[in-house]
Amino acid sequence: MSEVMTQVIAKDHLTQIVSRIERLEEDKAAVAEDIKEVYGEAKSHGFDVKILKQVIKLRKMDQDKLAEQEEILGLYRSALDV
Amino acid sequence: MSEVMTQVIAKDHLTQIVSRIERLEEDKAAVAEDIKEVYGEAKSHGFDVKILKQVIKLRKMDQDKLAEQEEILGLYRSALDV
Amino acid sequence: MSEVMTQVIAKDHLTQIVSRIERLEEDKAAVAEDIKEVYGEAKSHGFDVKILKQVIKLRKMDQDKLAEQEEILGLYRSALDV
Amino acid sequence: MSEVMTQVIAKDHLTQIVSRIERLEEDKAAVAEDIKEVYGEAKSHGFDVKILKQVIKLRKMDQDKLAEQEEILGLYRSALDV
DNA sequence: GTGGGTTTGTGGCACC
DNA sequence: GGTGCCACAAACCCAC
Repeated sequence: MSEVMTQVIAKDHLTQIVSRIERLEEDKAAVAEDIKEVYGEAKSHGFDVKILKQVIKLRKMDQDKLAEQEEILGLYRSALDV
Repeated sequence: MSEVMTQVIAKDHLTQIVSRIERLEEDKAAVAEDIKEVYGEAKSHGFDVKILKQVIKLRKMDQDKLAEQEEILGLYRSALDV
Repeated sequence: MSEVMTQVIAKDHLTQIVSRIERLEEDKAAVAEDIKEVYGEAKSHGFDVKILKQVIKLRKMDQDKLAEQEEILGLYRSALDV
Repeated sequence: MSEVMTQVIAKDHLTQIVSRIERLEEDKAAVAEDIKEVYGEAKSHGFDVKILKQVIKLRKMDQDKLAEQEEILGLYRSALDV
């Protein structure tokens, strides 16, 4: 395949990759927006947003600890071929 | 409505809010994961991830700058009552 | 060197570090104050602070973008071993 | 004074203001850089940067409480003409 | 384990 | 006063 041909393909591929990522980042931004809205709604119902965030962070941390335990278990299991 | 009733509703409401947010954060994490995968795929096709990220960042800066300019134009307009 | 001696030195060192940082943060706050004053002065001369800030932001974005482009150019160069 | 003349003066003034602010922001960035360096140095001497930051934040908070007290005192004094 | 980049959280500020 | 916004600071995560 010619050098030029390869470059064209690479360019198309690059364009495709960039588009996909940008599309996904839009999605991410949209979700972030949704989250903000929920917080706003909560605030309007008298909840303290800062506290809310802390609570959610704690809940997440606990889950992470759990995930960590499971990961360690997974390591043991794979090491022991169980 | 009784104090207890109010508390129950608040508790339900709080639970609901937290659930909604956690659900949305899962979505966000999933999208972030997708993005990472696209980068990984690109890397496996020989693209330089760091450069890719820079390119996407530059494109985003362009968009942001455009938005800023529109914003500033709007400000001038309102300042001049046009 | 004794444990106590080490602790004393560490304490002195820590004190010194904290002092240096706090001094620098004062400097930073002072500069921030100066900036605020300049905006205030500008406002009193009839300039629209919000627009001013937008302008300065745009100029900074230009600079940042330039820096990004140089960065990306450098990345390409190193990628191509030029 | 002619309209054009006024505009020229305003333009000069604007340029001056923008320059002053940009200069000050550079100063601020430089100080921020210094702070970062001190943290880096501290880290290389075995100090925990995260803890350091917390300590400094606490010390700052206390000073703010103090400042608040003094401010209230100032309000009383001015109210009482002392 | 160190640095860089990204993302999140927090405080300040201006406007309503 | 309270609300949304913006900028700074901190935490996190990955890659080297």
